[in-house]
Amino acid sequence: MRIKNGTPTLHDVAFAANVSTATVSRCLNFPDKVSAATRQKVSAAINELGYLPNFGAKVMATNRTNTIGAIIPTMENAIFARGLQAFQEELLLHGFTLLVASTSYRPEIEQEQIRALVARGADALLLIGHERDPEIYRFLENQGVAALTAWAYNSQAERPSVGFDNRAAMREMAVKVIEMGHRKLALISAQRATNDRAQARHSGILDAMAENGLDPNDLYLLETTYGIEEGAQAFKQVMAANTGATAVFCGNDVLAVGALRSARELNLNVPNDVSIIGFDDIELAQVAYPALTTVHVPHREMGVFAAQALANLIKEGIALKSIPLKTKLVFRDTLAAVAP
Amino acid sequence: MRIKNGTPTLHDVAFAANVSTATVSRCLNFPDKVSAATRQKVSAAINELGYLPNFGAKVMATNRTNTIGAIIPTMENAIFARGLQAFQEELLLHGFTLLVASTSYRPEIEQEQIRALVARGADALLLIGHERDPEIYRFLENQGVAALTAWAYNSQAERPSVGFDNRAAMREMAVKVIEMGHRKLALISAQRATNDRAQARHSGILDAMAENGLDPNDLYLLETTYGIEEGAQAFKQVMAANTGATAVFCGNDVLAVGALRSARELNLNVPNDVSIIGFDDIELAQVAYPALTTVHVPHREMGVFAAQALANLIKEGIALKSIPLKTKLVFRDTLAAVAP
DNA sequence: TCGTACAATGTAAGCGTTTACATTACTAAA
DNA sequence: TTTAGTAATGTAAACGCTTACATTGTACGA
Repeated sequence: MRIKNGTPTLHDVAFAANVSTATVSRCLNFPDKVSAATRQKVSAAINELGYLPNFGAKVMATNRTNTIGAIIPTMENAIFARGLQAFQEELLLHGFTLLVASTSYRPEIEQEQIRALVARGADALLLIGHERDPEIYRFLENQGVAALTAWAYNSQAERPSVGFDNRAAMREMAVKVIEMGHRKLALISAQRATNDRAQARHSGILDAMAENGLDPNDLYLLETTYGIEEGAQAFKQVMAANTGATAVFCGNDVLAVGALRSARELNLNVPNDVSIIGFDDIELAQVAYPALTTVHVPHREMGVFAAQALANLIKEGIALKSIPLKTKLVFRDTLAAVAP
Repeated sequence: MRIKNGTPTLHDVAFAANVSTATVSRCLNFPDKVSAATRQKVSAAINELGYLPNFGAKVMATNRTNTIGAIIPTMENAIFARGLQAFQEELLLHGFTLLVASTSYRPEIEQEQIRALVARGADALLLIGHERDPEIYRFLENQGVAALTAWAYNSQAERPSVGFDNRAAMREMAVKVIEMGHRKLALISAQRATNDRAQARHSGILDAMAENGLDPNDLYLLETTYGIEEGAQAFKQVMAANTGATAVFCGNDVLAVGALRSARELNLNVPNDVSIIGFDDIELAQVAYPALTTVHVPHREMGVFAAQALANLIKEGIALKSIPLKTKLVFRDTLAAVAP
């Protein structure tokens, strides 16, 4: 037809189909605004030329990238990987692509990543947990980028979130544990300073203790970073501290699995000598031996709901609102009543 | 200074700093091409206005998004999550952002996703495994989008890849197993039709058998989809088939962990009654009880190398080349010599 | 002092879409 | 027929950056 050098543009298609660029654009974006005959001519031209709309030009003209960013601590943690997977699948259904960044649980890096994803044109953001510098929220507002918080729900929080009440969930589990006769409790927690979920889970245990006549100050608390090895170390410390704890809560299943390993190494029988309780209910929990008693969290649901909320916001302008999700205690083999 | 309606543009910054737009642009992109004095004026203006470059305009002008896409089967599988995490971290170091899509192991969806990410402006792509419709490679070439294959290395493959030789790795493990006296082998494999890694691992066992005087036809082969439950089911079928297998290979650790569970349910002692062998060495493998003998794969390294290769390609124009990585057998507690 | 070379800055032309608005082509009622 | 109303299409102006090229400023050797 015509000698071309680079990739074909809308113009080339218009020329080939003998219509205007506006018509081609309409064919692509509002097919029903165009007669069947031209639609057919145009798509023939598109196929022939192998035309693909130029992304940058489209973004510039519409001020939309159809991309949503997610910033999570790490994909290596199954609870985020799973939720993110569901998030991505649902996003796809709504025509959005997913941009991913991770923070390794470091707030400064999160800030940086928020700015990076906004600079990369994310139409909206998914963030984990509520706690962050108010300044960054102001930034997001200025840039007109909406953010939805997940993995945490908190009725007092002023920002929309889809997630569950970490505090209530842990409280519920702790109540059960106390009912089973445990009086000396320990908690191996993730770092609370930069992690509101960890804080909330801690508070949940404290709540349960206070409500059941135990002194919250008696909780033996140990903080550690994320990892099986870290959980194992922490458990040894707990035992070495000789607090007489009969139930050791862990901030998440990964720590719990580490604890379980240490218990085996110390020749402690779980659950007869000590009970170990996890949180999250990832695969590890059922594979561990003995299988872990833990709190099941609807990770996939969270991802799906978050994606829907964000898609609705961007496409239909429906304002975000908080969606509280339910957790469920799952009793497996690492929790037993304390011997009388 | 001046009444503004929308977000500030380069123009506004230029006006505020009393320089031309070109100078502002240079300040941002080539700071050393600009005098210290103006650099200072300009950045003051930028801060004052809260200017952030418009993504679309930048993309249009440079024809670059500084975004790299990765298309993996699923993030729920730890081997991809881990590699992807490393990939993302390394990408960040080079100034790129990660776009993620998943396929659920479905080739049609992969095609779709490749097109979607290219349409979304990915500068390059990371793909899993070699096997795919040649047409899609032609498409990528036409669009000028490079693709690097990971999680598989194959000296015969004509396309660049960073990964390990699945076949050789599995062969090595199988040789050990046979040396330990096992004569009747079984394999619980992932679907081979759409998964060249699964094919290669299967072939590896066959190689080992042939080399050691076993008839490859005697391998009892069972295919199943991905999942703990699926592995458990498959193991029961293998046992029900009464083939007398003393060693059951599994295409990956997740299947192996399922098999382990079934063995326990069937009251079979692992490894005394049957040996079970995994592949990947994800966390599950060390947490399982007994701890799983498996093939360690350098997932993180793969991610890092892949990111470097792609970044070098895009920024420096250094052509991609294949990087073979090493695997390592890790012997834990599910493999034993066959009783004489 | 002048001239030259190079550093610093400015001018303005793209980049490839979308879309408001204008125009033309139909359809159907009068 | 005519005409009003609507459907289909066309025209052309943004959108906000980068960058080739042109211009101006500056330092330094002769």
